[in-house]
Amino acid sequence: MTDAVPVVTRFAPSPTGFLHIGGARTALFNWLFARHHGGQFLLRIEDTDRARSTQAATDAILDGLTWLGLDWDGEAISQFARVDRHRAVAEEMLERGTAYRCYATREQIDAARETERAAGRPPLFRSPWRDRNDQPAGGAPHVIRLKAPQTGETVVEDAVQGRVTWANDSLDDLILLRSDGTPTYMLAVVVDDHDMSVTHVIRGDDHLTNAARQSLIYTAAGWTPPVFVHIPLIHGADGAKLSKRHGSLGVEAYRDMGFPPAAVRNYLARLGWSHGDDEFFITAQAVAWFTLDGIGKSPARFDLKKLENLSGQHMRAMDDDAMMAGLQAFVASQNMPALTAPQAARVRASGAALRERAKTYPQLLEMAHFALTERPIDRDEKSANALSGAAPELLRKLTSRLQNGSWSHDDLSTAVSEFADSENLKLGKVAQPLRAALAGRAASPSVFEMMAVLGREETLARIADAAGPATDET
RNA sequence: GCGCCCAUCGUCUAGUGGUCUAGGACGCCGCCCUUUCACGGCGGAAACACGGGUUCGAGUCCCGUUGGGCGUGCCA
Repeated sequence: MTDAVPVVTRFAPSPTGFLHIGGARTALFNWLFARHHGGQFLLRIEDTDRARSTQAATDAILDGLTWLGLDWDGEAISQFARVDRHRAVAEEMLERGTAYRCYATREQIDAARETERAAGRPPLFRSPWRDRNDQPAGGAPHVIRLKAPQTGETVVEDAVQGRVTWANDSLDDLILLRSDGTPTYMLAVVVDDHDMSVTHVIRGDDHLTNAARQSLIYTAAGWTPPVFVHIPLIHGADGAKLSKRHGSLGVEAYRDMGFPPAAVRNYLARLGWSHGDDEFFITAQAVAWFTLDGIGKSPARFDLKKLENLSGQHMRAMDDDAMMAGLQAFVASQNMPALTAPQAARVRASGAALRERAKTYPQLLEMAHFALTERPIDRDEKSANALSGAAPELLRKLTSRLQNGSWSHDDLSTAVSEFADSENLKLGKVAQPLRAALAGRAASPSVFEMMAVLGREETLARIADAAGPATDET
């Protein structure tokens, strides 16, 4: 893709908490759009609220993006570090006559707003200082306000929402610079996006109204606004606002649940964006397909079940290398001991059988229990029950059949089936105790798969552990 | 209150005036496969919020109603 103007997008979280799922999707859309166009995806930390911003939150956000595989171009920019520039722009606007000093006190502002509200009107504050040239004696504290037009209308041509219009008399003169000299969010965002040459602002539609105000600031500064792309918010499963109670956890929560990042990317991309009926896709396809007109206008709800299904599909689509890498990364992220070489070898050897039975890494680990455990293996209740009654005797008989002969999956299958026939038993009657002996779990890969991976010696040893030594009977 | 946005199966969505007796996916139900668990296969129930227009014709365009969301800070 080549464009006359290179595409520049950005993700601009405020570091007041972890990277929640909505923020992750916003970042993903920005990343997808930039990568699709071969442009830049920038990262800016909106840390101007010093009281609420923390380094821990910044780290959590960066970690979340990294885990999701969303790489940004260049260094993350600190908005707070740019206050001098923000202040300078406010001063410039003062000189251009598109901003003014306002000496109104908070009490005056609050009172005026309350009066408007009580009268059933929008609680707008009309500063008496807008058109005055004098000022109180003695350098009284003041803010710098935008001198916004009071007639006409402000139009935002949003790439998703279409043309959105506001009557200017419904917008008041927002504050650009606080009385302590620090910039407000509105000013900082506009200055930074302009200075960073951002071409497309893709963000949640809770910012749609801000886009109107920011357009006014662009104009006041003598700049051209970027393309605004306001994407619908994600709601919880009950339709209400996404909160911690509804599963709006940080992305690390999904990592901890054992979802592969590729699955989370896939799911998140599909939430509010579509490419026909495509449901399952890899990231390269999403990059190739991602366009703004694929973004929907209505809010979506988060559905963990669908994520799980998609995750299972991604799990099955992995090859052995991807599975091992993903599993080791998951284990490390959970501070679990890394797989030993023998464990890893067994897991890898049973890779496909494991993957098709697991939707997440914890499930994969559960299925791989037979490969991870050492003798004497522990058994869950169902397994213990499966070894009661005639089962030990049956296994002892089976043992003699396994002492010699081929140890391939298919030959093992034939051998055990023949044994079952000779005992006038259905295969399940033999497989059940055998599974208990080998895995200690009621759910596992096929017994032949496990035998092949474990090898003759280990298999026989586990059977002996469960059933006692072999008999001479045949 | 005021402003703005949204509205197709339970959920994610396809659908850009006729090919829609509305398609796919998840979930759900039934059957099949089957050594467990999964996977897989087959089948099923399930939606255009409501009311007016416009048009030969509306899920698709317009208006209203209802419902939901967001905003309305010297927070971001």
